[in-house]
Amino acid sequence: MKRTPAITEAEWKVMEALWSRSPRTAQDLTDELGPPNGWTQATVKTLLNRLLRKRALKHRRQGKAYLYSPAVSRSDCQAREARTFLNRVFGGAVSPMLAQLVDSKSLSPEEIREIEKLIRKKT
Amino acid sequence: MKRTPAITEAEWKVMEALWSRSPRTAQDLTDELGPPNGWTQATVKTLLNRLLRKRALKHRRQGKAYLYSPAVSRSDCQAREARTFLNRVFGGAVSPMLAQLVDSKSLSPEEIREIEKLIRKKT
DNA sequence: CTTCGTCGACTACATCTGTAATCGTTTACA
DNA sequence: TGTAAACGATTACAGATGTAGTCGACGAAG
Repeated sequence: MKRTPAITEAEWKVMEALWSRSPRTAQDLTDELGPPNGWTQATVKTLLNRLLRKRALKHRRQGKAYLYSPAVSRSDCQAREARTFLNRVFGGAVSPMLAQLVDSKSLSPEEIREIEKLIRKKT
Repeated sequence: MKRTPAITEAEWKVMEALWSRSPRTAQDLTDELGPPNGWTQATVKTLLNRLLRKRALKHRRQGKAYLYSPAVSRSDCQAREARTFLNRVFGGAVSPMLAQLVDSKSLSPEEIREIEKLIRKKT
């Protein structure tokens, strides 16, 4: 469970792409992320550099380009974001959030079953 | 389930104070929120005005000051934030988040029992 | 009436975030 | 061997966010 930096929404998309497959070049990432997000390669490169600066990524040179890979794990980042979010919005606890989701019917029956399974396994 | 505006971290603290007790004056809120957050009254007033502009609050005049109250419910805002967060970080589903929290041992036994109870009630 | 404190309105400003252009260098091809 | 394409580095810039100062009006106190 490593210390992870805060990752913004746009940056998160870049991280997801790299968690799914890495190492990759900026070009490669632009091909994948540009169209769905409406980003130019300039935008992708800015995001890559910001993520490098906050040490969420590392890179190594390959010829004239760089190959980027994550320097922090997805689950560490998820854990960090989850804690931050729960603190902000639900006073730090999970069950109020679940209660909220249950009440607002934002949970599909399959999700409820999933959760049930998870919890059963845990107890 | 109303449409709610996005509420930032600092703003969220103001909303919490007003969800807990309202209507209240800016002075009153400054007394409560200033010390723990290191905010001056100017800061609190800026946040109040931003929340008014995005229609998360309403106010009515009382003498020379205003009385502020929430214009959106806490649970609606929580639901909105939860959806946004889950989409960003967990691909929109709750169970991966729970799984993550379970794995990273961020859940106390009491929390697990809470969740169990919730789910049992739902099924 | 004058003065002083209080309140909201308006303004300020640094940092972060999203999005991108430009510039200088390298490289591969003509 | 010159030149266009491809890279990274640097710079730009608007809007959001956190934090706060200032100003003018107004009401209370003398």
